[in-house]
Amino acid sequence: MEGLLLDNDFAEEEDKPYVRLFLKRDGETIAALDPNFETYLYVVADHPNRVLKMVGKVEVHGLRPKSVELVNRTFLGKKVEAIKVAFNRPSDMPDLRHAIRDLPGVKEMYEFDIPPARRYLIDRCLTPMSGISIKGKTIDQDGMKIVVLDEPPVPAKVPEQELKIMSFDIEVYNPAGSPRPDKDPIIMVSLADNRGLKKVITWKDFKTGQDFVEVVKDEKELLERFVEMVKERDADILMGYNTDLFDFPYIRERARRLKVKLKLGRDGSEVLARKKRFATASRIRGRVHIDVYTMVNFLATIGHIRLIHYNLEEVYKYMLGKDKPDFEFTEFVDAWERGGERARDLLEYSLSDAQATLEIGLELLPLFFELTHIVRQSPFDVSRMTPGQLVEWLLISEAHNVGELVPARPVGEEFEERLDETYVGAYVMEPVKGLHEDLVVFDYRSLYPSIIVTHNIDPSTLNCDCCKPSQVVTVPEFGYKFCTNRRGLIPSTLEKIIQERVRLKGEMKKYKPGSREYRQLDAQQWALKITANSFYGMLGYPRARWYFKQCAESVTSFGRHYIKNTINMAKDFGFDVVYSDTDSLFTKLNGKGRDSAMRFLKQVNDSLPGIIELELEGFYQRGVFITKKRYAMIDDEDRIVVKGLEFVRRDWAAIAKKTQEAVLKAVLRDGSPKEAAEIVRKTTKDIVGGRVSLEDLIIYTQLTMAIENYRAIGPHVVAAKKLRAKGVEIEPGMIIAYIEAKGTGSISERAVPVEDFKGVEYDPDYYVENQVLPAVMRIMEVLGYKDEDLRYEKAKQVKLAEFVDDSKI
DNA sequence: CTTACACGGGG
DNA sequence: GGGTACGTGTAAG
Repeated sequence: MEGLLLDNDFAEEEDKPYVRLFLKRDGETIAALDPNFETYLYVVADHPNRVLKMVGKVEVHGLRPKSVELVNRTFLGKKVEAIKVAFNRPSDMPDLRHAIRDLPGVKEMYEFDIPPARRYLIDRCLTPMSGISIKGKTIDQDGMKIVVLDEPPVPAKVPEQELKIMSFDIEVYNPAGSPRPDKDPIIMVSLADNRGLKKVITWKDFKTGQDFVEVVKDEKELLERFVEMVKERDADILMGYNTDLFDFPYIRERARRLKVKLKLGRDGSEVLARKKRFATASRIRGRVHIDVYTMVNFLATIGHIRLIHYNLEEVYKYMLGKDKPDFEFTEFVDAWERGGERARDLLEYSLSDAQATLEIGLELLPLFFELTHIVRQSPFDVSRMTPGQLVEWLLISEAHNVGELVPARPVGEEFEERLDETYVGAYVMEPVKGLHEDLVVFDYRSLYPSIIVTHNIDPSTLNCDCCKPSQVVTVPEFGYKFCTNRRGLIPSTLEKIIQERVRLKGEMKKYKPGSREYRQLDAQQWALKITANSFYGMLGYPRARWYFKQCAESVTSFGRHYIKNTINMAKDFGFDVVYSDTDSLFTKLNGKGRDSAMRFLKQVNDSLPGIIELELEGFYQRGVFITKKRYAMIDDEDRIVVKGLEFVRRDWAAIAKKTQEAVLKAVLRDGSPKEAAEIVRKTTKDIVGGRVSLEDLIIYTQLTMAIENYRAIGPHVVAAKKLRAKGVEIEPGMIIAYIEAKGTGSISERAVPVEDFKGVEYDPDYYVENQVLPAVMRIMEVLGYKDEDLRYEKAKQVKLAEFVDDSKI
């Protein structure tokens, strides 16, 4: 039997452990159970034979190793004789491992920290989201085939399988600002899927006549109906936006209180909370829960999406180019209580959330499925990995295939020591501050990967004893040398990734952009690019298994060498370099025409070794450069890219956010700092003149602990105390909305809760000096303005005319 | 200056 | 599977 491998997990039933594989075939789901899998670790010891005998006799609470054997492996390229210790079940490992560690002669232990389901995929060479072939006894159970395997599964080609992809979203009653899962009910669940489903389930009948609305009796029934719908639509993939952090934890708590069993699993199991660092990822057996936000966030951290905010609305607008209806969360309660037109809007909004999540998810899934193929771990795990983890799991798999032992994750002292090790990073040029027009941006195509491959950078090749000094390239500034005879695990794995990408790029030329084949190949090459670009980061990440400081610093050293050379070449060519960061170069064309950029590119590339190559990133009409890492540019399509200015958050008043946004637009779209300055002056004038609506002055800050526990009494704490004094119940998690009032004393003392603000005067000074000006000054000061030029003060405006001649810009 | 606390996504 | 988020900003003290 063959099918697409969707997911795998590890489970134990009546003390019998097994690995389970979920397969899809022609719309049918198959669960394949494999009781035959290995759980093991490696021991490296001074006298392997003597230690082997001792390990074989270890016993803890009646548990003993299943088997011990001597095997030949390598560690960081060097041959080692290792003791492979196998266990009867994964749960036997922790106690026995500690007992083995304490045996005399034991030097190191490896691969004890690889979870069974992942170990299984690696050892069996299976790739999720690909075909596999299985053999075994079949039992039918509730529409799902269960196969008990009597042979190991093997990779196989299967025709493309259509997956049922569903998204959902919840709306929650939130009278306290932040919803409290112990009190506030879920009022709506919206659903959408790739087969046309559009539904909102709610438990108040607003009689809006919207055909997608289904009314149930109460919240309990709403949750039951949600579970029923997921089963009915038979979702293979269940998506949401920020569901790991919000929706699932909330649903779980409500379900617990209402005594609803969240049996979303294909085997009838409940949603599992898998602890993952600070968050909890929810796992559904047999279905893949994908949090679209984690995918978006991943792309944001690697710089493939750059937005000011990564909320659903903005991400949807950026990725799909469409607007979705907005609904302020502060208005939920009112809409729910009063019904009518607002309830109608809320239902519409709820559906649009599920729909937008579905559309974004459908855009991103192909990429993450390709990452799954590369890394060879489940899409559930891969969609939640950091770039460093992607590389790590790929290397673990590659290491296994070549008999290389996997370094353990660093813990305790080893990790702490790494934190103290620092090394010089990339070269970042101090920008030529101010507004620049007619820009061309160049960047090195995968600079760090190219360096790693070209110079064979790997812990096993560092300062080898087999090469003559004259044969090897020396790392600039350090004098390290890397072997030229044998390939290291890291460069050889990376080289395969890069070569495959080159092949796919060639393949893509055979197809029309936009065609199915083209898009598939594009996702593949993109996933390879992301993976390749993550190798360097991993080398320098203290938590990584393959962390090697000398390798990481060699990469950056070579990087600085290449980019500085390029800057000098650009200057010689006649371009003004306004900024450079790591592998990129921002230059002014100086009226030379865009074709000159191509000539420069060729000149540089002719001078570069190996696979290191400079590329043209794009042309920009205008850009404002503020400091290192802080700039904004606008391209030919009027798209604004902003870097490093993202400090507009909810604990800033709306007036500050709005003014900053308007200033950037004026500067970039219209090229007019004068107009921007006018916007700021008008705003400060409005603030001083009391013409700003209170709405725009509210600052929202969350109470993160009980009010008594605060040692630092910030404004929101004072405002919360004032609320409590008049009988409002105050608890952690509440968002306190306050306004700064005019008067004497610290900012904290003058914080007044919004609901008490009637008849009070706000503090114009605070809003000008601590809100609006800080938000816009970073931009304005590089354009030649001083803060006194931007405050509303008639005398200063006259002075401004002398100080800045904006007419020239 | 150091220390404390909050931001993000979600509602 | 996991003892542990993270990088960065403001205000209080």
